[in-house]
Amino acid sequence: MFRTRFAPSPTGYMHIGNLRTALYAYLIAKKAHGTFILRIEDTDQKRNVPEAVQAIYNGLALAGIAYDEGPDKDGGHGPYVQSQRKPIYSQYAKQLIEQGDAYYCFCQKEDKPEPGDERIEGLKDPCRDLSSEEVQARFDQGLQPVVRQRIPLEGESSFFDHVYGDITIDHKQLDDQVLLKSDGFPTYNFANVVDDHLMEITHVIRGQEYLSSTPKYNLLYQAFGWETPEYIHLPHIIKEDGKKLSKRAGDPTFEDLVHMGYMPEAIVNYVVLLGWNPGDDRELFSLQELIEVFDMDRINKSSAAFSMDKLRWINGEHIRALSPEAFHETALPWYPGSLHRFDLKELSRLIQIRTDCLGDIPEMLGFLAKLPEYEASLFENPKSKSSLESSKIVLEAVIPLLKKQETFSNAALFETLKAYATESGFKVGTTMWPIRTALSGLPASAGGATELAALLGKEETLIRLEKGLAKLS
RNA sequence: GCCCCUAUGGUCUAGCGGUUAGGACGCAGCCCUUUCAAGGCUAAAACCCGGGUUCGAGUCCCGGUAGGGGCACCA
Repeated sequence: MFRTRFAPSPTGYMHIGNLRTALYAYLIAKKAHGTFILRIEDTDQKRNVPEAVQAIYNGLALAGIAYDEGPDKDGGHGPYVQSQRKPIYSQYAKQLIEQGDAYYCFCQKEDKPEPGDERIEGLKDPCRDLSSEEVQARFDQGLQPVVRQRIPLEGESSFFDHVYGDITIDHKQLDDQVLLKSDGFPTYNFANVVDDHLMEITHVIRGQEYLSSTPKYNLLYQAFGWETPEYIHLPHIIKEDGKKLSKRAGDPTFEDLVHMGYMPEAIVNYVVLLGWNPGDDRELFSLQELIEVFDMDRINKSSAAFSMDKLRWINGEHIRALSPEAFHETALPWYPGSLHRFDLKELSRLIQIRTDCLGDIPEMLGFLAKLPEYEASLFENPKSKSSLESSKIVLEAVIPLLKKQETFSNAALFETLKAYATESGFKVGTTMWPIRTALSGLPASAGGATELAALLGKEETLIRLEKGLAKLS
């Protein structure tokens, strides 16, 4: 039985890297019909953001990732919030001390050498070999110790990682890390081992930054006589310029992207592809499909750059795949109020195929509510063989025609205008271009001449056509 | 400083000793077309460098280089 967990610290938002980690952990569990668990790692009392747990719930819900066990969903392995598990950690720390696998350390932070400090070579923690009397004496002085893991001085540790393969690290590289802080809270380094074991996690999925400390965790598992889990360390997601993604630098979080108009399903689809591929050419997946096709042994080792361009394309593909009804519902919240007089359903029909990002909708449709200022030169377009002259002739001829037009439907309008084109000798494109241009005031619009005319209605169509003609006179 | 990891077009990637190095995004062009899209077609664009091993190396080994990560009472 697979049991995986997503164990974020509550920082207040879900960044892209976190989303992918959650996703992979979820997919690995679900692929195996296993259990996916949410655990909150809030052991750093200095860093806790009060409302942040809610942000995690929201983020996961938005992504469609449902957990089987979590703080608000007991599965018999709780509590699922580390700050509520404090007694558990001290109990296990005590066991380690009794076994000699950990020790009390009374040093102050300043006593420790910095990385790069030459003294660090072969330097042992002075508290490592304190006798029980010496320890007691320090306790009697009222000193608050930390508990440190006693790493063997000799030897090396190896483990297998599903992404990176076999990793070996010399014990000399491992420091006697703090297990319990002086405030009694565990460090991540300790809590993750105890909790993963107690919660019966079978597969640990986390960022690559933990790769080199994994041997320390394995030593802990061994000291307790516990079975080590399988490891899946994930490469980082970076930016196209090679820098790392950071909220501070203005890089969007998952929630930001949703607010920008990217659909959660599309973001999920894109993010899962950052460091994984199905082994064939498929790129478009629903969450459900991902569960079926995901394979942890196909995760890449190298970091991947987040591309807005590709996200945009995938988002467009997801939008186009929607039924017209579903798209309409999705698009509705993005319509500006100024469009209320229009047939919104028809608008949705027109823009669906052209929409890559929902956030583009207001801009795409703005011209309907208010004709933009434009230059007469817009009527010149070599592709449709339109010139200032031809446009003027067409508009002059077409205005009276449309005045007489009774049914302002797309089909009827097209029939009328096409008939004019045939009769006048102008190409259909040459006829339509000036009309479309005058109706939109834009070089490109969501909809052709007759579609726009039908949408705008007879009155507004004629007003705009006259305005266009005025620019040409 | 020490240790770990990574390296295929601009980007995401396939490859797992013998391929004209495949696909996708983006970019350019063409077709289609009532503008723009969408769709279709075409093009340009890559194995970090140097040594080995081998009949043969993007693929295996070693060494560089470059990038990332770790060495916290942060996770």
